[in-house]
Amino acid sequence: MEEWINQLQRNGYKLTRPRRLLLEYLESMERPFTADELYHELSRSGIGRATVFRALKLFLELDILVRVHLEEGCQHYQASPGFPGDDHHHDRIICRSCGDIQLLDQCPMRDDVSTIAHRSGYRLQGHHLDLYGICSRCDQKTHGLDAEE
Amino acid sequence: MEEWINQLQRNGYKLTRPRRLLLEYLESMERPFTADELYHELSRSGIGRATVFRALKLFLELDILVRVHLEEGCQHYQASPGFPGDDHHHDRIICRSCGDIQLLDQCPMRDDVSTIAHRSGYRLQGHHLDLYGICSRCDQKTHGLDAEE
DNA sequence: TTCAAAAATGATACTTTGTATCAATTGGAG
DNA sequence: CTCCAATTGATACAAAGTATCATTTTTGAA
Repeated sequence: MEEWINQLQRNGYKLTRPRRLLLEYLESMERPFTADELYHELSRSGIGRATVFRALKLFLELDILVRVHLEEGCQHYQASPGFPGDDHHHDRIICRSCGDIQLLDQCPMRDDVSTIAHRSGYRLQGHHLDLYGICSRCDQKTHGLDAEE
Repeated sequence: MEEWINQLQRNGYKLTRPRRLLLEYLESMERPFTADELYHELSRSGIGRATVFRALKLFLELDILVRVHLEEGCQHYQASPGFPGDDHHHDRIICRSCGDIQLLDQCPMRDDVSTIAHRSGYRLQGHHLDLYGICSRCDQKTHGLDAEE
């Protein structure tokens, strides 16, 4: 939160009431959310739709937010896993059932990436790894339907 | 192409003129494209906008297409790298300058994935890895601006 | 072949997601 | 405190995608 506010001001953006409220919401939201959710939540405080979208865009640029990419589309956003300027490097594990997102603290790509870069002739800037599956909680729930009771 | 048509019919979908034209276009397009591009290209053959979107959705489900996820959004589609039913496993390396996409033939995640799954308690179903960088062609062009001429 | 049923299509209207415009407001440097 | 650029909210718009429905096509059986 403090970090985010610094990140804003360091880049010459003002800390306004709407932005503060948005950041507070971000901090409290662990799960991915849509722009619309965000708007409906904050419109009660008088924040306009345009402002929400403007802030989303800004926060993405400042690495305060990241998009959550699902096969259905990417209308979901989430507070950025790493701290700002984190080299655009997001490794996550996502539950297809409940939407839970775990961040991978240790990047599984460490050695491989440079090898790949070399072979492909690319100058790599970052990567984005999403693992998809079912979290243990959901897994148990599903099995419960058959086995239990 | 043959494979795609089988994939359609195997799942009980009809091979219609619009779908054939769409598949032909897909086959010829190596780069990612937007729905709008596709529509404008094919509207001359009398294919309607709704049909294009319907087909995109269907082709995604059938793994004939995949979305290309960029930080700006994911309005781009591309013919699926693997053959259908490929376990939802897409590893790519994408040029942020020209949009070129190389497919990684060998998955760099082989061992790591199972380790991660175990630690996280997830039952993994698939993953999606995008590496971002600048391809050698674009890299040379950029350097050319300074050095050359 | 022909034919009928189901699936698919194209036109249209609509929803959702996001952007541009612009007058009114506000944060924060001095 | 004051002022000015940055920001805001309202509104209108654009782009991306979906729902509806009457009409057309595909396909499989007679």
